[in-house]
Amino acid sequence: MSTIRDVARIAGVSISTVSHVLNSTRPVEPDTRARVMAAIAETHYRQDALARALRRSRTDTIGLVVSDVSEPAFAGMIHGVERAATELDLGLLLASSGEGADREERAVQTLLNRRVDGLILARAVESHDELLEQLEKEKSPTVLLDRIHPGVALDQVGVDNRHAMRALVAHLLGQGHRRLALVAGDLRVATLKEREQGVRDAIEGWPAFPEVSVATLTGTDSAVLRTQLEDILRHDQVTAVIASSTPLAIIALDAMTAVGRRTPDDVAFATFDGFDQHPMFTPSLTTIRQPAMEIGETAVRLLHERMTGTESAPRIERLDATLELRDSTEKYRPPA
Amino acid sequence: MSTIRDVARIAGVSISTVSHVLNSTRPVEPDTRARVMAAIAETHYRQDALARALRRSRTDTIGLVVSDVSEPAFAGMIHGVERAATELDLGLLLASSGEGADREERAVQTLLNRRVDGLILARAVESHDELLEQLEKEKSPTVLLDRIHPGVALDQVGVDNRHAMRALVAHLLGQGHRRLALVAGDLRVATLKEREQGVRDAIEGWPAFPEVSVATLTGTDSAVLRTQLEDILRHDQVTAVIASSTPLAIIALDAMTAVGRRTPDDVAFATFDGFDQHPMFTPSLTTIRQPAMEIGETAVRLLHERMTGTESAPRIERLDATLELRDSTEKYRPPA
DNA sequence: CTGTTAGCGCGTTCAA
DNA sequence: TTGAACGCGCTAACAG
Repeated sequence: MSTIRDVARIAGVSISTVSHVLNSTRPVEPDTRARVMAAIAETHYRQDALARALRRSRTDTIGLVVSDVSEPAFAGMIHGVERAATELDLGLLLASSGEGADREERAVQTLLNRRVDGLILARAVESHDELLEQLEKEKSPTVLLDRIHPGVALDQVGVDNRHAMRALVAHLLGQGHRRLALVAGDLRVATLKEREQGVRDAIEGWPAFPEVSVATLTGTDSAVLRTQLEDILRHDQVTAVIASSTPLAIIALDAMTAVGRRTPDDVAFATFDGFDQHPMFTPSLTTIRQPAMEIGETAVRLLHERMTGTESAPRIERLDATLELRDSTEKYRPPA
Repeated sequence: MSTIRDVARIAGVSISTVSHVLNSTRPVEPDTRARVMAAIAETHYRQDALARALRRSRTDTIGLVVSDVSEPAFAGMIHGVERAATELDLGLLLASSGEGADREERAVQTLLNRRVDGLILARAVESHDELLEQLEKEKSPTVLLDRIHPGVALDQVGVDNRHAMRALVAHLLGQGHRRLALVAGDLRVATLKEREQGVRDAIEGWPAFPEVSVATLTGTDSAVLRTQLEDILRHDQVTAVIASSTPLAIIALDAMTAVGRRTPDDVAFATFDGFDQHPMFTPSLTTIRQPAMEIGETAVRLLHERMTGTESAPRIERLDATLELRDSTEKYRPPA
């Protein structure tokens, strides 16, 4: 690779002049500018982003750490982040934590070593608080993604899980459902906790509260969750099943299949953050859809403002998740 | 941030000594080593990957360019790449082309400017050949992902599309299907072309060739594809529909719904590279599944060998895609 | 309008 | 076993 010196030599100018035409950082005579451009073309010169970053102490690169790259929700957010970053001429370093606190920490350290200008982080379950404290202390621009932690003094982006889930359950109650099952998953995950809270909100806000019941299935082990749901479906008079995430929806549908309860013929079913490809399902599934790409884009916007702008109080941005009613809840009414 | 000089000063040694304990690149007295370690801890020193990379002219970072980050197949491959890269202590710079030749080129140039040690590239449709030629000429280690182009002198990884599709169609023919519809999509995409070829292989390899027919729907516009399939379903006696990819499967199922032909009751259906979440579908869908993560991991392995190893001829690695038979083809037999 | 020069933070000769 | 000094390629003063 040719360097800036080669270009300077061939163009018969100093390296600083070359630098300045490259960055349009000071006026330069059209004539010499042309000679420089010619030399650049001739040598196939390309700026070395490394040296440039070292000198400017800015890498024009941001880091993104998620727990699972291929989970559809995260894939969408990654897409949004990539899009927005490219738009701003920022590179994107991607890492994943696999929900492990130590891997998460290593990932973050690696990105910081590479001197990213900012960091977007979807925290892992049981992520160490020390990590966030370090980030705050170092004043390294950081945005927390998806999983929101109110106490933290960092910018955060997510959806209004609680509100959306509340709307879904209110709708089901309005349809006459009184006994629900909620596959809630690991409540240490902030989003799942909020969704469970939304279910409780709806029930407590319902006038006929005493007669309503919800069996909430929590935990990490999918086999256990599935077995629990099967038992409930067999022995309780559950008329509607709700899953708090895509993976949990799969568990729930497996359990329903296992005990021979089909939706919507035997039971209503809804899921938070299901699959984009709803036309593929028979029946179509009622879903709370989150704007995954937009979440990612918003994260970059907040991060960029934090990177360039002046100091300001941390902000929490909640995007709307939308309730999409389809056959799996609309084609079944609970017995009166 | 503290630098290596701070550490050296505090430990009372020279910076070269600090460097050597950091990289274990030459023996150092246990005593001084301890002092250095202490100083490192005290200052919270972290190596600056930028300066290090500039000096060593190695970034320990690879670049990945895909056409669409959130498409499930690519999401899986990205996951695999991330995993394998982390395993090798390599950073991962992610970019996407959105199937555009110019965006792809910009993405690659950006990554090269950042001096990635290697590049993994899933080419966009109509990707310029000049780009590959440049990569070959610069001897920048490169692996082509997913979309394989036989003429190119670069390492490549993908699945055996043709063979898998051939197996699927052979199976359908064996079941008595004689009139098929193939939603083949954009045949400029190498993978889609190979899948279409696989269908032809099966038909030509079938003894009763003359009586078999397949309506192949090609093109980019999903509305057009859908309309075409609807027409065929209405007027031809098609007994089986095959989609060449996940997005195409959605189009196909939409069309089937629109004309009121359901699978498996009225018609058989199969798709290449469908959805991981097959338990969710009623009926379950026959699918050719590709090992997306493994493809990504293999790409990193090839790339790493190319980065470290000696010169060698470019290799093309084909992983097996597996045919998973389910209700959508097994619960329907064509009329004799 | 242009050139000279001093680092950015590190790894690595070479000499002691 | 250790240290001094150079340079990776570039930007940003400062000088002219």
